[in-house]
Amino acid sequence: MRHGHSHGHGHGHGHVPGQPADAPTTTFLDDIVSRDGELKRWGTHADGTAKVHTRFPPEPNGYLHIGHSKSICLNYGLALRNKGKFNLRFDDTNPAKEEQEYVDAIKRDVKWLGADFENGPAAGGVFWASDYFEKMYDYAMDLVNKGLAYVCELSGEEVSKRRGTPSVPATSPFRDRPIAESQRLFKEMREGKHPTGAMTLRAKIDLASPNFNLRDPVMYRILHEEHHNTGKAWCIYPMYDWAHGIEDSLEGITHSICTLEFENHRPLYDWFINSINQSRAEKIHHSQQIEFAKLQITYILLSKRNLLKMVQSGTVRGWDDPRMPTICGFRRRGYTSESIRAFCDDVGVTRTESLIDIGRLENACRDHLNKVAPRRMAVLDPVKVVIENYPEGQVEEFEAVNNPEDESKGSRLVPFSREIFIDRDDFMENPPKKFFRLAPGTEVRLRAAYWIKCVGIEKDANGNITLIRCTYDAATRGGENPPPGPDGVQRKVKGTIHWVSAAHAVNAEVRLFDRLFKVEEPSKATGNYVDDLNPDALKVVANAKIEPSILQIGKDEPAWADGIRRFQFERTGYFALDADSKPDAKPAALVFNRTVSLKDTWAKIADKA
RNA sequence: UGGGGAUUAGUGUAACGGUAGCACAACUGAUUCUGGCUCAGUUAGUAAAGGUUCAAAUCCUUUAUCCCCAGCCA
Repeated sequence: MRHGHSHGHGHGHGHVPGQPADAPTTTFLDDIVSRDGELKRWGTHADGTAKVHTRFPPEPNGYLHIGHSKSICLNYGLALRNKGKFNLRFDDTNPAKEEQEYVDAIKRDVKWLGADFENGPAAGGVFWASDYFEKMYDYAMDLVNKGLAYVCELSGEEVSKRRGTPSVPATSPFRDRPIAESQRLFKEMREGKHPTGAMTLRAKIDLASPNFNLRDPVMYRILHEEHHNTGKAWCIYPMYDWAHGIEDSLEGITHSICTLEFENHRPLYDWFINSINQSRAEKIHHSQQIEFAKLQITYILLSKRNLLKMVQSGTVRGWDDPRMPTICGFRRRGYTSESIRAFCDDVGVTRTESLIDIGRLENACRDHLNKVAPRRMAVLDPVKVVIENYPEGQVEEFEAVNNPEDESKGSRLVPFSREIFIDRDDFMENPPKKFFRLAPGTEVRLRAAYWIKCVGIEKDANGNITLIRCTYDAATRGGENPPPGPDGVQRKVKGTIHWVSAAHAVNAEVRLFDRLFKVEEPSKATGNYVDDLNPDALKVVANAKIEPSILQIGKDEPAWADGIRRFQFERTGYFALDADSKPDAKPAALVFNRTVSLKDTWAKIADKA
């Protein structure tokens, strides 16, 4: 259905009418794939469908972020939809920046996202650019032999000076040196006979090109550094432009998908492969580079350099700080991979640069968690309520629904007693008109328990409410409506609030996250993200009160694939149990991260007033 | 200044010469033992100007605005 011939040209993005909600989404990339299929450009499977082989090629020099997830999802999705393959490839051509730690984290994150490169229908495997160094060297020497590359002894600084301007060509005094000399020097470069930076191998293209990428770009530089994969085997390393097309070629990649800033590199990508193929009997595979607009999201900074800085400067607690836009940050915060995938699907893939509202990511998360997260009651900012007409020492257990979205999840028992906690937000001494919660003289429903009415409050010397006195109506047991009065009038209650029995409450630390930046486009105004940091991005609640069922793993809890327990704390938001928790300690030490709050229309009303 | 791209409601995204649609946001209302979810509805768009055509978001011309490019980073 991906080509959607049943609805016009049908290459539209979005769900195909008449298909299940999780039906594949198509993009302009699918158009290209289907056109290639018609032209049999890359060959076909037995059933006539076009061959598709994609890859995700991160450099292991940092952690993956939400922007990468767009690339991962689109590459994996394209392969999956077209019965193709998807490779994970480490583009490890710069030993100065790359580390094993990043390799491990990237593998973990790509897998978590669901782009399984090792198992499953689209698994293509794990590859390394560094495994191709020998082949790349051979091809480079081939270009030297053909007079298409030369060794240049200009220093980096000199190259920069001689780069020229749009109207002034670049220059290099080494451009026309004899082929034999370049052959010898390139060999010497490899053999380590020259120090770092002494010379480079350059492609001989066009020093006057208005596209600076074609002004004899560097193919190899000397770097006397140990590589995390090849160790000391090499002291020359290929540049991205030279390496990437060869990597794609060797892996049989059909569609080499990258971001828009590489558009100016495409002529170079093609020039390199064509030059290798020049007068070659057996041509090497030439994959097609296609660019798309990278993901940008409001209030989020997505640049590896800056993320690294935030980690190193201690602005956040690490790469997986729940406030970080890294994949591991979102995971720790409680986001599900399903919701990130849904988000990527939602924003689509185009060549138009856009800025996505962070709310759409939050919505995707709420959407998924609403369906699957077990409900619990938790009071984040507790204030004590005494129910004066409820017998001292008595405990009742009420059945509370585990997930109104999923009846099969059943219900659990929640203990109730004379003293309970409610959230401070759910009481107002002088409420405005539309306040439906507890206030002096008004009545609310305690979820799954009783209706209570406020009959008095106590305050400390500073005027803070320390205690709320209430009475309950025994006829509302289980939260049910009481029978109609003698006049036949059904008494009603506008609000239902959550609560936790004081004697049974489990203490927990709750971490409330806000956006890391105060402005939609961090660092845009001053060029320095530090100016835009939100100092209140983390609020820690030390003594939240949670219903006791939280200590056991409930029958209603899903078998979370990543092992992270997630809940909806009713009327508050979605929360995930953090790895800092010590559930087996006595008493248990629980730490919850607020993944995302529930939508709060009351807050909106209150803000307006 | 040279080259390469982009431009459809507030934000994204469809429509590939033939009815400008969808999602999210916003706003109404209904429903509700979560001010959640759900449901119903409303608002709102082809950057501008010319041209070709029976017909233009789509083709042509000009203009405007935005993004990318002068690393031995990727």
